[in-house]
Amino acid sequence: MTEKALDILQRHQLRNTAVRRQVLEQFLQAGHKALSNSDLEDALENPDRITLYRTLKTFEQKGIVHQAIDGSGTTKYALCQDECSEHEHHDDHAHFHCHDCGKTICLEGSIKSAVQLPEGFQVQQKHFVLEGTCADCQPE
Amino acid sequence: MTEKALDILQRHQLRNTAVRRQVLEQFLQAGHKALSNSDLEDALENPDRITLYRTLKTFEQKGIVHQAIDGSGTTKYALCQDECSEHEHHDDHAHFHCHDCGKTICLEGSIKSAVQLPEGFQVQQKHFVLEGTCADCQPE
DNA sequence: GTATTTTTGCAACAATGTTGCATAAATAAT
DNA sequence: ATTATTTATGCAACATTGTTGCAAAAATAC
Repeated sequence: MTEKALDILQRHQLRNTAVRRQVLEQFLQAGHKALSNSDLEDALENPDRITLYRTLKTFEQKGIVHQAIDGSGTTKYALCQDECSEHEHHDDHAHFHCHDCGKTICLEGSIKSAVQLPEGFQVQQKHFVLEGTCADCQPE
Repeated sequence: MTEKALDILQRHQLRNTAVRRQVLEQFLQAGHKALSNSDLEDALENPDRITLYRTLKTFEQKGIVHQAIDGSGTTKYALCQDECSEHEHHDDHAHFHCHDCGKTICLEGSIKSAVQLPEGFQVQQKHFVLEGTCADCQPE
């Protein structure tokens, strides 16, 4: 499994360090689930939160992860599935945020909107955030 | 102009206090622009940030303002145009966030999406965030 | 195996979010 | 109007997150 992490690091010309491998493992395990800095702090053994913070920034910059905007206030990241290149994230991300357990996951599918943009405004990225309760938090 | 603010307070059964009036004035002036706690701290004279924080929470709860999710990390609020009732915000908000000046504004128009929601997930609110540069920050 | 580059871990600090509590202010009751 | 009651304010205090600088440690290059 670490092969996959190693491969990602190599492909993005990042040094193979313990922290980076561990963080990547977490993301690979998480699948569509987005992870915050503190999620990683909880998951790893002796994490230094500043290192994690910088690791995430590096990964984002390299196009390994993308920010999962969910309105929760804390920054979360999720694995980019279709390889995003450096500084060129595939935009138009949709995320679901469960305001019960706080979980955020990436959704498939594209966004189309009939929103009126004032003149002179230039759009670079679109985020679609769905809020509600996830399957696990459903009251039967 | 304060009449409008007073009217809003009365309609929502909120006590008419100096802070609330001032905050409402700011929102009425701001129009479609969303305001953060620190925006209000800058705009008012002797603001207590905790009071502002609580004022905003109260206003949100009463349906006077709604959170303008923009991925900026800080919570911003904007006036609800069509009266939202308590705990029943009119969902489906679209916001534009300028990552140059940081400004966030409410957009008109509705959102439709072709996003695939996993089974068992229940959506309560939708947010659509457009990121880019606003008219003021456009390079000529 | 050594030199060079990059990453890590720590200190330190800023901004924001949040709660408890005594005082002050606003409304209700007399 | 005055007092009683309810609610809001302002302060202290603290948690969390975001962020930068720097020396030591680790990873790659030579």
